[in-house]
Amino acid sequence: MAGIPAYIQIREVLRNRIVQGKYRPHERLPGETALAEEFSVTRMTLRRAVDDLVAEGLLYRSRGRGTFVRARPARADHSRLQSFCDANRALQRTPSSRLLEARALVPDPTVSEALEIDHGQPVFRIVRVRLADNEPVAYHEAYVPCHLIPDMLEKNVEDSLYAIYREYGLTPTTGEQVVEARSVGGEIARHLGLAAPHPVLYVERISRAASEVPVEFLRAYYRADRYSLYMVLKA
Amino acid sequence: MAGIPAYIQIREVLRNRIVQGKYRPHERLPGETALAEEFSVTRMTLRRAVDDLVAEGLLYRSRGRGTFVRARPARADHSRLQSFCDANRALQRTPSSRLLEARALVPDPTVSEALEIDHGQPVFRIVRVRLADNEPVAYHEAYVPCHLIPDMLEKNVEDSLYAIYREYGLTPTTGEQVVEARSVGGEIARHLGLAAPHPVLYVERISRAASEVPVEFLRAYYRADRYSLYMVLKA
DNA sequence: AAGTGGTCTAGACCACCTC
DNA sequence: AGGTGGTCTAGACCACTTA
Repeated sequence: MAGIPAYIQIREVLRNRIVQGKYRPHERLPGETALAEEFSVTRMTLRRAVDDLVAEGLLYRSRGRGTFVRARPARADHSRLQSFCDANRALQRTPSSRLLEARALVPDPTVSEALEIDHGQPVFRIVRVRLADNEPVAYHEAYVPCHLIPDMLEKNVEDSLYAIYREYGLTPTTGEQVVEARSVGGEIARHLGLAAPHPVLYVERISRAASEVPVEFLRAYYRADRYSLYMVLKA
Repeated sequence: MAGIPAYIQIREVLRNRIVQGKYRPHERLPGETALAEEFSVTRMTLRRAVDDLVAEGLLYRSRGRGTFVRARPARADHSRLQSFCDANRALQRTPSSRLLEARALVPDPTVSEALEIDHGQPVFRIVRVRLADNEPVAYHEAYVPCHLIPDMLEKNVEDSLYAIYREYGLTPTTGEQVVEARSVGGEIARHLGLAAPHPVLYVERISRAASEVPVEFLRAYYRADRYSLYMVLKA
Protein backbone atom coordinates (compact mmCIF):
# COMPACT_ATOMS: atom_id res chain seq x y z
CA MET A 1 0.00 0.00 0.00
CA ALA A 2 1.51 3.29 -1.27
CA GLY A 3 5.08 2.83 -0.13
CA ILE A 4 4.27 2.86 3.56
CA PRO A 5 6.42 0.27 5.36
CA ALA A 6 4.58 -2.92 6.26
CA TYR A 7 5.45 -2.68 9.94
CA ILE A 8 3.84 0.76 10.20
CA GLN A 9 0.65 -0.41 8.52
CA ILE A 10 0.51 -3.44 10.81
CA ARG A 11 1.24 -1.29 13.86
CA GLU A 12 -1.70 0.99 13.04
CA VAL A 13 -4.05 -1.93 12.44
CA LEU A 14 -3.08 -3.38 15.81
CA ARG A 15 -3.41 0.02 17.47
CA ASN A 16 -6.95 0.32 16.16
CA ARG A 17 -7.86 -3.12 17.43
CA ILE A 18 -6.63 -2.10 20.87
CA VAL A 19 -8.28 1.31 21.14
CA GLN A 20 -11.51 -0.05 19.66
CA GLY A 21 -11.47 -2.78 22.27
CA LYS A 22 -11.18 -5.66 19.82
CA TYR A 23 -8.28 -6.77 21.98
CA ARG A 24 -9.41 -6.08 25.53
CA PRO A 25 -7.30 -4.94 28.50
CA HIS A 26 -5.21 -7.76 30.03
CA GLU A 27 -6.18 -10.01 27.10
CA ARG A 28 -3.53 -12.09 25.38
CA LEU A 29 -2.98 -11.32 21.72
CA PRO A 30 -2.57 -14.12 19.20
CA GLY A 31 1.00 -15.41 19.13
CA GLU A 32 3.58 -13.66 16.99
CA THR A 33 3.70 -16.57 14.57
CA ALA A 34 -0.07 -16.41 14.09
CA LEU A 35 -0.11 -12.63 13.63
CA ALA A 36 2.81 -12.78 11.19
CA GLU A 37 0.85 -15.29 9.14
CA GLU A 38 -2.31 -13.17 9.27
CA PHE A 39 -0.47 -10.15 7.84
CA SER A 40 1.64 -12.28 5.48
CA VAL A 41 4.97 -11.04 6.81
CA THR A 42 7.94 -12.52 8.64
CA ARG A 43 7.90 -12.80 12.37
CA MET A 44 10.73 -10.24 12.47
CA THR A 45 8.58 -7.67 10.67
CA LEU A 46 5.60 -8.40 12.88
CA ARG A 47 7.79 -7.94 15.94
CA ARG A 48 8.98 -4.59 14.62
CA ALA A 49 5.34 -3.40 14.68
CA VAL A 50 4.69 -4.79 18.16
CA ASP A 51 7.98 -3.30 19.42
CA ASP A 52 6.62 0.17 18.74
CA LEU A 53 3.37 -0.46 20.60
CA VAL A 54 5.28 -1.90 23.55
CA ALA A 55 7.51 1.18 23.61
CA GLU A 56 4.38 3.34 23.58
CA GLY A 57 3.01 1.44 26.54
CA LEU A 58 -0.06 0.02 24.81
CA LEU A 59 1.16 -3.57 25.02
CA TYR A 60 3.52 -5.54 27.21
CA ARG A 61 5.24 -8.85 26.62
CA SER A 62 5.87 -11.71 29.00
CA ARG A 63 8.34 -14.35 27.96
CA GLY A 64 6.74 -17.76 27.70
CA ARG A 65 3.24 -16.37 28.32
CA GLY A 66 2.39 -13.97 25.55
CA THR A 67 1.73 -10.36 24.59
CA PHE A 68 -0.96 -8.49 26.49
CA VAL A 69 -2.96 -5.29 26.32
CA ARG A 70 -2.09 -2.84 29.05
CA ALA A 71 -5.05 -1.70 31.13
CA ARG A 72 -4.81 2.05 31.49
CA PRO A 73 -7.00 5.08 31.59
CA ALA A 74 -6.71 6.97 28.30
CA ARG A 75 -4.12 9.69 28.71
CA ALA A 76 -1.93 11.77 26.49
CA ASP A 77 1.60 10.48 26.73
CA HIS A 78 3.96 13.43 27.15
CA SER A 79 7.16 11.51 26.52
CA ARG A 80 6.43 12.06 22.84
CA LEU A 81 7.19 15.23 20.98
CA GLN A 82 4.00 16.77 19.71
CA SER A 83 2.51 20.18 19.15
CA PHE A 84 -0.03 21.78 21.46
CA CYS A 85 -2.67 21.29 18.75
CA ASP A 86 -2.01 17.58 18.28
CA ALA A 87 -1.85 16.97 22.02
CA ASN A 88 -5.23 18.58 22.52
CA ARG A 89 -6.88 16.80 19.64
CA ALA A 90 -5.71 13.54 21.15
CA LEU A 91 -7.61 14.54 24.30
CA GLN A 92 -10.62 15.53 22.17
CA ARG A 93 -10.31 19.17 23.05
CA THR A 94 -10.46 21.99 20.53
CA PRO A 95 -7.20 23.98 20.47
CA SER A 96 -6.98 27.67 19.61
CA SER A 97 -4.65 30.60 20.17
CA ARG A 98 -4.55 34.30 20.98
CA LEU A 99 -1.58 36.00 19.34
CA LEU A 100 0.17 38.52 21.59
CA GLU A 101 3.36 39.24 19.70
CA ALA A 102 5.20 38.22 16.52
CA ARG A 103 8.41 40.01 15.58
CA ALA A 104 12.10 39.60 14.90
CA LEU A 105 14.70 40.51 17.53
CA VAL A 106 18.13 39.67 18.86
CA PRO A 107 17.57 37.27 21.78
CA ASP A 108 19.39 36.95 25.07
CA PRO A 109 22.29 34.46 25.20
CA THR A 110 20.21 31.71 26.83
CA VAL A 111 18.05 31.54 23.73
CA SER A 112 21.00 31.76 21.32
CA GLU A 113 22.71 28.88 23.05
CA ALA A 114 19.60 26.73 23.11
CA LEU A 115 19.14 27.30 19.37
CA GLU A 116 22.86 26.78 18.73
CA ILE A 117 23.24 30.06 16.82
CA ASP A 118 25.83 32.82 17.24
CA HIS A 119 25.04 35.61 19.67
CA GLY A 120 23.60 38.56 17.79
CA GLN A 121 21.83 36.41 15.19
CA PRO A 122 18.14 37.41 14.93
CA VAL A 123 15.22 35.17 15.81
CA PHE A 124 11.46 35.41 15.58
CA ARG A 125 9.64 35.66 18.88
CA ILE A 126 6.06 34.40 18.82
CA VAL A 127 4.08 34.87 22.02
CA ARG A 128 0.67 33.27 22.30
CA VAL A 129 -1.94 32.26 24.81
CA ARG A 130 -3.03 28.71 24.04
CA LEU A 131 -6.61 27.69 24.72
CA ALA A 132 -8.40 24.36 24.91
CA ASP A 133 -12.17 24.50 24.45
CA ASN A 134 -11.81 28.29 24.75
CA GLU A 135 -10.24 28.14 28.21
CA PRO A 136 -6.71 29.49 28.59
CA VAL A 137 -4.29 26.68 29.38
CA ALA A 138 -0.82 27.93 28.54
CA TYR A 139 1.34 30.94 27.79
CA HIS A 140 3.88 30.14 25.06
CA GLU A 141 7.00 32.08 24.07
CA ALA A 142 8.50 30.47 20.96
CA TYR A 143 11.84 31.45 19.40
CA VAL A 144 12.80 30.46 15.84
CA PRO A 145 16.04 31.37 14.01
CA CYS A 146 15.25 33.87 11.22
CA HIS A 147 17.61 32.22 8.75
CA LEU A 148 15.67 28.96 8.89
CA ILE A 149 12.30 30.44 7.93
CA PRO A 150 12.94 33.92 6.45
CA ASP A 151 9.31 34.83 5.69
CA MET A 152 7.84 33.44 8.90
CA LEU A 153 5.90 36.62 9.68
CA GLU A 154 3.95 36.30 6.43
CA LYS A 155 2.63 32.92 7.56
CA ASN A 156 -0.34 32.21 9.77
CA VAL A 157 1.54 32.37 13.00
CA GLU A 158 -1.54 32.16 15.21
CA ASP A 159 -2.13 28.47 14.59
CA SER A 160 0.30 25.56 14.66
CA LEU A 161 3.89 26.66 14.12
CA TYR A 162 4.69 23.01 13.48
CA ALA A 163 2.70 23.25 10.24
CA ILE A 164 5.01 26.07 9.11
CA TYR A 165 8.14 24.10 10.01
CA ARG A 166 6.84 21.20 7.96
CA GLU A 167 6.45 23.41 4.86
CA TYR A 168 10.16 24.13 5.10
CA GLY A 169 11.14 20.50 5.52
CA LEU A 170 11.98 21.11 9.17
CA THR A 171 9.51 18.75 10.80
CA PRO A 172 10.48 18.41 14.47
CA THR A 173 11.36 14.82 15.24
CA THR A 174 13.30 14.99 18.50
CA GLY A 175 13.58 17.33 21.41
CA GLU A 176 14.54 17.80 25.02
CA GLN A 177 12.65 19.53 27.74
CA VAL A 178 13.04 20.57 31.34
CA VAL A 179 9.96 20.76 33.56
CA GLU A 180 9.80 22.82 36.73
CA ALA A 181 7.20 24.10 39.15
CA ARG A 182 6.96 27.86 39.43
CA SER A 183 4.71 30.54 40.73
CA VAL A 184 3.62 33.25 38.32
CA GLY A 185 2.03 36.62 38.70
CA GLY A 186 1.72 39.80 36.66
CA GLU A 187 1.07 39.78 32.96
CA ILE A 188 1.39 36.04 32.43
CA ALA A 189 -1.03 35.22 35.22
CA ARG A 190 -3.49 37.72 33.80
CA HIS A 191 -3.33 36.15 30.34
CA LEU A 192 -3.97 32.76 31.90
CA GLY A 193 -6.99 34.11 33.75
CA LEU A 194 -5.38 33.68 37.16
CA ALA A 195 -5.31 35.80 40.26
CA ALA A 196 -1.59 36.05 40.97
CA PRO A 197 0.42 34.33 42.28
CA HIS A 198 -0.45 30.83 41.16
CA PRO A 199 1.55 27.62 40.67
CA VAL A 200 2.28 26.63 37.08
CA LEU A 201 4.26 24.00 35.23
CA TYR A 202 7.14 25.77 33.54
CA VAL A 203 8.57 23.97 30.51
CA GLU A 204 11.61 24.79 28.39
CA ARG A 205 11.78 22.76 25.22
CA ILE A 206 14.14 22.52 22.27
CA SER A 207 12.58 20.94 19.16
CA ARG A 208 14.92 19.55 16.51
CA ALA A 209 14.48 18.53 12.89
CA ALA A 210 15.74 15.20 11.61
CA SER A 211 19.13 16.79 10.94
CA GLU A 212 19.36 17.69 14.65
CA VAL A 213 19.11 21.39 13.82
CA PRO A 214 17.28 23.20 16.62
CA VAL A 215 14.13 24.63 15.02
CA GLU A 216 12.36 26.10 18.01
CA PHE A 217 13.06 27.06 21.59
CA LEU A 218 9.95 27.27 23.73
CA ARG A 219 9.27 28.73 27.14
CA ALA A 220 5.84 27.64 28.31
CA TYR A 221 3.73 28.22 31.41
CA TYR A 222 0.87 25.79 32.00
CA ARG A 223 -2.00 26.33 34.40
CA ALA A 224 -1.60 23.70 37.09
CA ASP A 225 -5.32 22.97 37.24
CA ARG A 226 -5.72 22.38 33.51
CA TYR A 227 -2.53 20.65 32.54
CA SER A 228 -0.45 17.77 33.84
CA LEU A 229 2.23 15.56 32.38
CA TYR A 230 1.64 11.85 31.98
CA MET A 231 4.53 9.59 31.15
CA VAL A 232 5.27 5.92 30.82
CA LEU A 233 8.56 4.87 32.41
CA LYS A 234 10.87 2.02 31.55
CA ALA A 235 13.77 0.60 33.51
CA MET B 1 30.28 -14.55 26.83
CA ALA B 2 28.27 -15.91 29.74
CA GLY B 3 24.88 -16.06 28.04
CA ILE B 4 24.49 -12.31 27.72
CA PRO B 5 22.88 -11.49 24.35
CA ALA B 6 25.33 -10.23 21.74
CA TYR B 7 23.39 -7.02 21.12
CA ILE B 8 23.62 -6.03 24.79
CA GLN B 9 27.36 -6.65 24.90
CA ILE B 10 27.83 -4.63 21.70
CA ARG B 11 25.58 -1.87 23.03
CA GLU B 12 27.70 -1.53 26.16
CA VAL B 13 30.95 -1.50 24.19
CA LEU B 14 29.56 1.26 21.99
CA ARG B 15 28.25 3.14 25.01
CA ASN B 16 31.70 3.10 26.56
CA ARG B 17 33.27 4.40 23.38
CA ILE B 18 30.82 7.28 23.41
CA VAL B 19 31.10 8.29 27.07
CA GLN B 20 34.86 7.88 26.97
CA GLY B 21 34.98 10.16 23.96
CA LYS B 22 36.40 7.57 21.57
CA TYR B 23 33.53 8.59 19.31
CA ARG B 24 33.26 12.34 19.72
CA PRO B 25 30.11 14.52 19.67
CA HIS B 26 28.74 15.07 16.15
CA GLU B 27 31.24 12.52 14.82
CA ARG B 28 30.05 9.88 12.37
CA LEU B 29 30.35 6.29 13.53
CA PRO B 30 31.66 3.61 11.18
CA GLY B 31 28.92 2.28 8.91
CA GLU B 32 26.63 -0.47 10.17
CA THR B 33 28.20 -2.96 7.80
CA ALA B 34 31.67 -2.17 9.14
CA LEU B 35 30.58 -2.35 12.78
CA ALA B 36 28.73 -5.62 12.17
CA GLU B 37 31.91 -7.06 10.74
CA GLU B 38 34.02 -5.76 13.64
CA PHE B 39 31.78 -7.53 16.17
CA SER B 40 31.27 -10.59 13.93
CA VAL B 41 27.49 -10.35 13.90
CA THR B 42 24.79 -9.71 11.34
CA ARG B 43 23.82 -6.17 10.48
CA MET B 44 20.40 -6.86 12.06
CA THR B 45 22.02 -7.69 15.37
CA LEU B 46 24.30 -4.68 15.21
CA ARG B 47 21.28 -2.50 14.49
CA ARG B 48 19.49 -3.92 17.52
CA ALA B 49 22.35 -2.58 19.68
CA VAL B 50 22.37 0.81 18.00
CA ASP B 51 18.55 1.02 18.24
CA ASP B 52 18.83 1.05 22.02
CA LEU B 53 21.40 3.83 22.07
CA VAL B 54 19.31 5.88 19.66
CA ALA B 55 16.27 5.39 21.90
CA GLU B 56 18.33 6.55 24.86
CA GLY B 57 19.32 9.66 22.98
CA LEU B 58 23.06 8.97 22.84
CA LEU B 59 23.09 8.52 19.07
CA TYR B 60 21.01 9.67 16.13
CA ARG B 61 20.74 8.34 12.62
CA SER B 62 20.44 10.19 9.36
CA ARG B 63 19.43 8.21 6.32
CA GLY B 64 22.06 8.29 3.65
CA ARG B 65 24.53 10.13 5.86
CA GLY B 66 25.33 7.97 8.84
CA THR B 67 24.98 7.50 12.58
CA PHE B 68 26.21 10.30 14.82
CA VAL B 69 26.99 11.00 18.44
CA ARG B 70 24.58 13.42 20.03
CA ALA B 71 26.21 16.45 21.64
CA ARG B 72 24.40 17.15 24.89
CA PRO B 73 25.14 18.31 28.37
CA ALA B 74 24.98 15.41 30.79
CA ARG B 75 21.63 15.31 32.55
CA ALA B 76 19.61 12.78 34.44
CA ASP B 77 16.93 11.52 32.07
CA HIS B 78 13.63 11.26 33.91
CA SER B 79 11.84 9.25 31.25
CA ARG B 80 13.49 6.22 32.83
CA LEU B 81 12.22 4.50 35.93
CA GLN B 82 14.74 4.76 38.72
CA SER B 83 14.81 5.16 42.46
CA PHE B 84 15.56 8.39 44.24
CA CYS B 85 18.90 6.94 45.32
CA ASP B 86 20.00 5.95 41.82
CA ALA B 87 18.86 9.25 40.34
CA ASN B 88 20.94 11.20 42.83
CA ARG B 89 24.02 9.06 42.44
CA ALA B 90 23.83 9.71 38.71
CA LEU B 91 23.97 13.41 39.54
CA GLN B 92 26.86 12.76 41.96
CA ARG B 93 24.83 13.76 44.97
CA THR B 94 24.69 11.76 48.16
CA PRO B 95 21.13 10.59 48.89
CA SER B 96 19.75 10.03 52.39
CA SER B 97 16.39 9.85 54.15
CA ARG B 98 14.57 10.84 57.30
CA LEU B 99 11.91 8.30 58.24
CA LEU B 100 8.64 9.88 59.44
CA GLU B 101 6.27 6.92 59.44
CA ALA B 102 6.19 3.21 58.64
CA ARG B 103 3.05 1.22 59.41
CA ALA B 104 0.29 -0.94 57.95
CA LEU B 105 -3.16 0.52 57.29
CA VAL B 106 -6.20 0.26 55.06
CA PRO B 107 -5.74 2.95 52.39
CA ASP B 108 -8.27 5.20 50.71
CA PRO B 109 -9.81 3.95 47.44
CA THR B 110 -7.47 6.02 45.25
CA VAL B 111 -4.51 4.05 46.54
CA SER B 112 -6.31 0.69 46.31
CA GLU B 113 -7.20 1.34 42.69
CA ALA B 114 -3.69 2.46 41.76
CA LEU B 115 -2.26 -0.71 43.32
CA GLU B 116 -5.02 -2.82 41.73
CA ILE B 117 -6.00 -4.45 45.04
CA ASP B 118 -9.45 -4.88 46.61
CA HIS B 119 -10.72 -2.13 48.85
CA GLY B 120 -10.02 -2.99 52.47
CA GLN B 121 -6.79 -4.83 51.71
CA PRO B 122 -3.96 -3.54 53.92
CA VAL B 123 -0.87 -1.73 52.65
CA PHE B 124 2.31 -0.41 54.19
CA ARG B 125 2.65 3.34 54.26
CA ILE B 126 6.22 4.64 54.33
CA VAL B 127 6.62 8.39 54.70
CA ARG B 128 10.09 9.86 54.30
CA VAL B 129 11.87 13.12 53.68
CA ARG B 130 14.47 12.56 50.97
CA LEU B 131 17.70 14.52 51.09
CA ALA B 132 20.51 15.13 48.62
CA ASP B 133 23.80 16.23 50.13
CA ASN B 134 21.87 16.69 53.40
CA GLU B 135 19.42 19.21 51.91
CA PRO B 136 15.73 18.25 51.88
CA VAL B 137 14.54 17.76 48.31
CA ALA B 138 11.38 15.70 48.46
CA TYR B 139 8.58 14.41 50.67
CA HIS B 140 7.67 10.83 49.72
CA GLU B 141 4.57 8.84 50.67
CA ALA B 142 4.99 5.28 49.43
CA TYR B 143 2.29 2.57 49.55
CA VAL B 144 3.07 -1.13 49.15
CA PRO B 145 0.56 -4.01 49.31
CA CYS B 146 1.18 -6.02 52.52
CA HIS B 147 0.63 -9.36 50.81
CA LEU B 148 3.56 -8.75 48.44
CA ILE B 149 6.17 -8.14 51.14
CA PRO B 150 4.73 -9.42 54.45
CA ASP B 151 7.70 -8.59 56.66
CA MET B 152 8.43 -5.21 55.16
CA LEU B 153 8.55 -3.47 58.53
CA GLU B 154 11.43 -5.68 59.65
CA LYS B 155 13.54 -4.40 56.76
CA ASN B 156 15.61 -1.24 56.58
CA VAL B 157 12.84 0.98 55.37
CA GLU B 158 14.81 4.19 55.68
CA ASP B 159 16.97 3.56 52.65
CA SER B 160 16.06 2.41 49.16
CA LEU B 161 12.73 0.56 49.07
CA TYR B 162 13.73 -0.67 45.62
CA ALA B 163 16.43 -2.80 47.25
CA ILE B 164 13.74 -4.52 49.33
CA TYR B 165 11.53 -5.11 46.28
CA ARG B 166 14.50 -6.73 44.55
CA GLU B 167 14.99 -9.19 47.42
CA TYR B 168 11.47 -10.43 46.78
CA GLY B 169 11.94 -10.71 43.01
CA LEU B 170 9.73 -7.69 42.46
CA THR B 171 12.23 -5.40 40.73
CA PRO B 172 10.29 -2.49 39.25
CA THR B 173 10.72 -2.46 35.47
CA THR B 174 7.91 -0.23 34.24
CA GLY B 175 5.78 2.52 35.62
CA GLU B 176 3.56 5.46 34.89
CA GLN B 177 3.57 8.85 36.47
CA VAL B 178 1.60 12.07 36.44
CA VAL B 179 3.40 15.34 37.14
CA GLU B 180 1.62 18.46 38.33
CA ALA B 181 2.50 21.85 39.79
CA ARG B 182 1.10 22.49 43.23
CA SER B 183 1.50 24.81 46.12
CA VAL B 184 2.15 23.27 49.52
CA GLY B 185 2.03 24.56 53.04
CA GLY B 186 1.71 23.11 56.51
CA GLU B 187 3.51 19.99 57.60
CA ILE B 188 4.92 19.06 54.21
CA ALA B 189 6.38 22.51 53.62
CA ARG B 190 7.93 22.41 57.07
CA HIS B 191 9.59 19.05 56.40
CA LEU B 192 10.98 20.46 53.16
CA GLY B 193 12.37 23.47 54.99
CA LEU B 194 10.02 25.88 53.25
CA ALA B 195 8.05 28.86 54.44
CA ALA B 196 4.54 28.05 53.25
CA PRO B 197 3.11 28.27 50.68
CA HIS B 198 5.64 27.31 48.05
CA PRO B 199 5.38 25.78 44.55
CA VAL B 200 6.38 22.14 44.24
CA LEU B 201 6.37 19.44 41.60
CA TYR B 202 3.77 16.89 42.63
CA VAL B 203 4.31 13.41 41.22
CA GLU B 204 2.11 10.31 41.45
CA ARG B 205 3.85 7.19 40.29
CA ILE B 206 2.94 3.53 39.97
CA SER B 207 5.93 1.17 39.76
CA ARG B 208 5.38 -2.29 38.33
CA ALA B 209 7.36 -5.51 38.38
CA ALA B 210 8.03 -7.47 35.20
CA SER B 211 4.72 -9.29 35.66
CA GLU B 212 2.91 -5.91 35.55
CA VAL B 213 1.95 -6.25 39.21
CA PRO B 214 1.89 -2.82 40.85
CA VAL B 215 4.53 -2.91 43.56
CA GLU B 216 4.45 0.66 44.82
CA PHE B 217 2.26 3.72 44.62
CA LEU B 218 4.10 6.94 45.36
CA ARG B 219 2.94 10.45 46.13
CA ALA B 220 5.91 12.80 46.01
CA TYR B 221 6.42 16.52 46.54
CA TYR B 222 9.64 17.99 45.13
CA ARG B 223 11.05 21.39 46.03
CA ALA B 224 10.83 23.47 42.86
CA ASP B 225 14.24 25.03 43.41
CA ARG B 226 16.08 21.75 43.89
CA TYR B 227 14.39 19.41 41.47
CA SER B 228 13.35 19.53 37.83
CA LEU B 229 12.47 16.92 35.24
CA TYR B 230 14.58 16.48 32.17
CA MET B 231 13.32 14.34 29.32
CA VAL B 232 14.26 13.46 25.79
CA LEU B 233 11.33 13.51 23.39
CA LYS B 234 10.77 11.56 20.21
CA ALA B 235 8.18 12.08 17.47
C1' DA C 1 28.78 6.01 -8.33
C1' DA C 2 29.41 4.65 -3.87
C1' DG C 3 28.13 4.54 0.73
C1' DT C 4 24.62 5.09 4.20
C1' DG C 5 20.65 3.71 6.85
C1' DG C 6 15.52 1.53 6.26
C1' DT C 7 13.08 -2.44 5.40
C1' DC C 8 12.22 -7.30 4.71
C1' DT C 9 12.67 -12.49 4.00
C1' DA C 10 12.89 -17.42 5.56
C1' DG C 11 14.60 -19.75 8.17
C1' DA C 12 16.91 -21.31 13.11
C1' DC C 13 17.80 -22.35 18.16
C1' DC C 14 16.91 -21.02 22.78
C1' DA C 15 14.75 -19.96 27.52
C1' DC C 16 10.68 -19.66 29.70
C1' DC C 17 5.90 -20.67 31.13
C1' DT C 18 1.72 -23.38 31.22
C1' DC C 19 -0.70 -27.55 30.88
C1' DA D 1 5.05 -31.41 25.47
C1' DG D 2 3.81 -27.53 23.19
C1' DG D 3 3.37 -22.73 22.74
C1' DT D 4 5.32 -18.23 23.80
C1' DG D 5 8.55 -14.53 23.24
C1' DG D 6 14.05 -13.53 22.78
C1' DT D 7 17.79 -13.77 19.87
C1' DC D 8 20.37 -14.44 15.64
C1' DT D 9 21.86 -15.58 10.73
C1' DA D 10 22.85 -14.51 5.77
C1' DG D 11 21.33 -12.78 2.62
C1' DA D 12 18.32 -8.99 -0.34
C1' DC D 13 16.40 -4.59 -2.38
C1' DC D 14 15.41 0.15 -1.63
C1' DA D 15 15.68 5.43 -0.81
C1' DC D 16 18.56 8.77 0.34
C1' DT D 17 22.89 11.66 0.67
C1' DT D 18 27.39 12.96 -0.72
C1' DA D 19 31.16 13.34 -3.71
